[in-house]
Amino acid sequence: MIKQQINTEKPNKTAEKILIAARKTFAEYGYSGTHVDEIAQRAGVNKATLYYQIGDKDTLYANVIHQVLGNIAQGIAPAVAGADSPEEKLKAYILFIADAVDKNPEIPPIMMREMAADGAHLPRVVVEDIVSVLKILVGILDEGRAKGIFIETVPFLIHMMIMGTILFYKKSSPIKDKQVWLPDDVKARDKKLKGSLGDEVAWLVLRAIKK
Amino acid sequence: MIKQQINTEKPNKTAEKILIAARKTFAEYGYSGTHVDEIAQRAGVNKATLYYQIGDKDTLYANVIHQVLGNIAQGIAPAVAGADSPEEKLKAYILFIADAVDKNPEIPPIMMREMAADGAHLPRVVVEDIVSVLKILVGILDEGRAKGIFIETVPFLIHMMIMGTILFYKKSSPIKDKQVWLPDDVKARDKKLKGSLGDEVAWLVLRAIKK
DNA sequence: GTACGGTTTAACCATATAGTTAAATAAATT
DNA sequence: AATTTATTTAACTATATGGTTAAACCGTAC
Repeated sequence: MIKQQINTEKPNKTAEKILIAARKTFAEYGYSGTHVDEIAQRAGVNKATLYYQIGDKDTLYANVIHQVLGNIAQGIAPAVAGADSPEEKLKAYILFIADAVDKNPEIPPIMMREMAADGAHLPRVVVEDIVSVLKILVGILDEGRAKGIFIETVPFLIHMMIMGTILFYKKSSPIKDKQVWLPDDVKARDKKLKGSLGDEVAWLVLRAIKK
Repeated sequence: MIKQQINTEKPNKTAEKILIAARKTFAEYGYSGTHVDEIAQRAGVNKATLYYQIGDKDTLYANVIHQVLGNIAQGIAPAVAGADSPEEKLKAYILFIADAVDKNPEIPPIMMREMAADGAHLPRVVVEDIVSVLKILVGILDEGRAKGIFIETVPFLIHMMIMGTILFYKKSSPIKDKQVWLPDDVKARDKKLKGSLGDEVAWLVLRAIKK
């Protein structure tokens, strides 16, 4: 994968349009399922413009994935630092992720496909981002256990529980709501969440790991 | 259960060889990323044979996905029925899923990609399978709540928590273990699971939803 | 207005890939 | 053994798709 970032100093309206179209298209169809022609068409731009402005399909994808997944890593550390107790920190951690996913609906499909592909297309920058997020969680769980608030857990499993729950729920609840195939008796039993998804997940995870 | 015999001894089971190769290839590269030629090559068979024996790419994929995802729905009801209390039933439910995923490593990537694609390629049979699994969980949670054992929950969220945790963990732990990019201090904090993944997830989920 | 540099475009190219066909081969049937 | 049927194969086709090119376009400085 060729990594090449576009010039963020000089904001380019055409490049912006292309990246937005690319983000949507990659999220919808995945890397292999996405056709460069469709990105160009959605962006309302000639294909050659796309190559002139950003580069080939790989570069396009690298930009999108960096833009989409980089956000979480950027903001999560300060968000967590604002809290005092391990409980509050974990809550802030989960709320931040849920909020980021809420604001970027492209995160779930893109992350799921990347995981399915063993991160084959992930640029190193993004991998480092992901690791930094995981490290923050490890810190929180560690502190909580040291203070006798949390039980002993396997951080990686807790991380997967948080991410898995949020991404799966976010991605599938619109389908569930729209689709006809879900029988009414199941739908009836399935109330809406009381609070936000982040609140609900934080509440469940805290119940699971608090002493 | 899926027969995982790679049978080069029996030259007659051409279709079997093809389906096994298809399953692996689709799991690895997804629908769009998979080339029919590669399946044929992996199966050690001419491409035309593949079309003669099974059909086009879509048919091939439908077969694979039915074979892979249908299993869970087949066995989970009897597995759960064997248990008495809601707690035991939920445990049996989670253990069965974890076990199925354990035996079929193709489940995580295929399900993740299907979710990412909003189930675009899912045949109706498979959708019905998935719904039937969800209905069993709803029944368990319902009974547990009626008996005052479980707190009130949103079944769909619990389902996503169980599936998300198991699939994400299963899919990413081999990467985590092998990859160099995970820093040692994170690895050090991250012990192996005490029991099986199913045990661990069941334990966490039960902690989360028990009164 | 015109010459120039950056930007966009239609048309084009090379290759990859899903799917087909007619012939060869193996298996079954008589 | 001869004939028919089922299965496999190499070669081929049509199309899709990532990527390129040379020309046109457009704003700006002179």
